[in-house]
Amino acid sequence: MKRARSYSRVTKQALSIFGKLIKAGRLEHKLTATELSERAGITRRTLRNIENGEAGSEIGTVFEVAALVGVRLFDVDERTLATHNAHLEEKLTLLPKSVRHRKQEVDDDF
Amino acid sequence: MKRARSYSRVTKQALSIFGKLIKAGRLEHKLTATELSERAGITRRTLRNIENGEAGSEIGTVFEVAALVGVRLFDVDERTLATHNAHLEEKLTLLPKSVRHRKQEVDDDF
DNA sequence: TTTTAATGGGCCTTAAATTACTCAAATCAG
DNA sequence: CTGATTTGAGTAATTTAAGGCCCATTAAAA
Repeated sequence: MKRARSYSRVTKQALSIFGKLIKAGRLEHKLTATELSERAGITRRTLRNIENGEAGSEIGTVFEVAALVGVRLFDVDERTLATHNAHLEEKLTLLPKSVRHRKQEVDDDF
Repeated sequence: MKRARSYSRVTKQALSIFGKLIKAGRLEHKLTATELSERAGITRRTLRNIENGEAGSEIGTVFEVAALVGVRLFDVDERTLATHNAHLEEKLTLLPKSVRHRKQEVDDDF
């Protein structure tokens, strides 16, 4: 039950970038860490973890903070998000609902 | 210490999209939920939370799962991540290290 | 330069997420 | 269609992140 996660380099890089984007956004908006954390409803401590690119924070919290300082997710504006979502929804309905493996060996392309 | 967070619409949309991208990626790679969760070192339950766009999972875990099924963060490939990171690092050194508010009222553009 | 707000980090408590089962419903392969 | 696999869901126990406090250091403003 030990968790002791390890993260790939891509993940670490992405987290680091995300944190820096948020910090830069905060500074550009001239917000102190305390101010931003209060607006986000978290503590200064948690905000610092996020800005430092630590892996443990809740994704909802991180996205919320990002939105507060103008860091866009998926490089699209708010309106476009809904469109993307709908499109993905449709795509999912076209894909099989579950994955089944054949009895016979199938060449796994991994 | 009650948390009971609330999330903005943008955040919810982004989470929903992210979850769907991951699920679509998993299906396209023909991985079962169990298989992907094992590769990510999490339980099937946690994976479902992520695919359902719930806000509570750790961002590191979500990014890791995303990477496993080929969902790109920031729409860039792995090599470019390092470049982005370095560029941001430089940008941060140019910004003030801390934000100070003047005694006199300053017109807050918020 | 001086002042003092802002940041960084440690530590303990508490609430929430993850885990680890189990079972039912859905759905795909044969 | 049928059967076996996959997924969806609920619960309790465990692990962990967030909260909240403190103090030291840094750095922007006067």
